[in-house]
Amino acid sequence: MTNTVQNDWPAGIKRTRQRKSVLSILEDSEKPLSATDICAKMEKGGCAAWLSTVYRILELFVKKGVAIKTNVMNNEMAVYELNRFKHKHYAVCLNCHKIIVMDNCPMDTFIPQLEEKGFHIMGHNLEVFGLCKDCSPT
Amino acid sequence: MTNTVQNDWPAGIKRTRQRKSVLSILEDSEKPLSATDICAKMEKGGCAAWLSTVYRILELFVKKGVAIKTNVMNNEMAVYELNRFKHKHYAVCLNCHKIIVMDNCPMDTFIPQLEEKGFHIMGHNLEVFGLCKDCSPT
DNA sequence: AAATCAAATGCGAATAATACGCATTTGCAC
DNA sequence: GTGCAAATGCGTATTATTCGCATTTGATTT
Repeated sequence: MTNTVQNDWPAGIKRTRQRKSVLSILEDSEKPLSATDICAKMEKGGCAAWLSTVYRILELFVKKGVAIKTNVMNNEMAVYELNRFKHKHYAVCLNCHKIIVMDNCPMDTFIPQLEEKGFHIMGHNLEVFGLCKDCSPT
Repeated sequence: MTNTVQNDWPAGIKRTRQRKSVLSILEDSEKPLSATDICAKMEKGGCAAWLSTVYRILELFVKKGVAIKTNVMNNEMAVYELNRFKHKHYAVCLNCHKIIVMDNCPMDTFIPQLEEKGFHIMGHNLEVFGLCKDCSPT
């Protein structure tokens, strides 16, 4: 497990062993992870923590803007990712639940239209669902 | 409670009292409802059903394409709405909750890119939030 | 470096949405 | 009307997430 150096620790968050571990896991993953995923990775990495602790850390990270919480489609489990301040969107396979990262944002061409109407966009969520290459019947 | 006439009953779905009730409730509501909401409306409308039954009916409706299931803004409860087969997207003002209808869909220009990757898109959700003309500070 | 103390964690138990199992009932084809 | 597969009533199970509280830990002060 790569242990990313955390140069800029988010302000107002006490540095604990568990929090450092969660942050480095989020830093090392380019895909959003569930609380259980993170908990398992922590155990594997030799820094085991209780699941409720992981939930509390993630909740804090979200509140501080360090992480982003999303509910991928009809999935009952929330996933978390590092807030990298450049937003990404995901396409989720309905069959195998594989997540495909989209390279760019369809809103880019769309924002000007709304801004013209005087609407100041502060954020958006986009979820695309369908069948990935491996799950397509054709 | 208005009882909308259901001329075109979805194919392959047995017409039961409970299902007719759920469908008419979805037809009469212009905003998405949770399973609990629907259950309460059924009871009020004199057609009480068990909550688990409502869940089963909604699950079926979603599978048959009659209804759409969504998780609004990381909320823990799923909501259901009738699939009206004309998709619209809305921009919601964070302050006054005014809803601005978007004229067209930003995904239109985006779909080909994912299809190229072998991902077969079956649908998408988009939520835009920000401040409308009247609520902008400038 | 030791003392201090608020804050974080370990741990289990509680909650809440949703799924499941099975006996009974119901809608539909004949 | 009869037969039967499918749907529902009803309770219980499951699963993600939160809560409560005693113990521990990280920062701060002396």
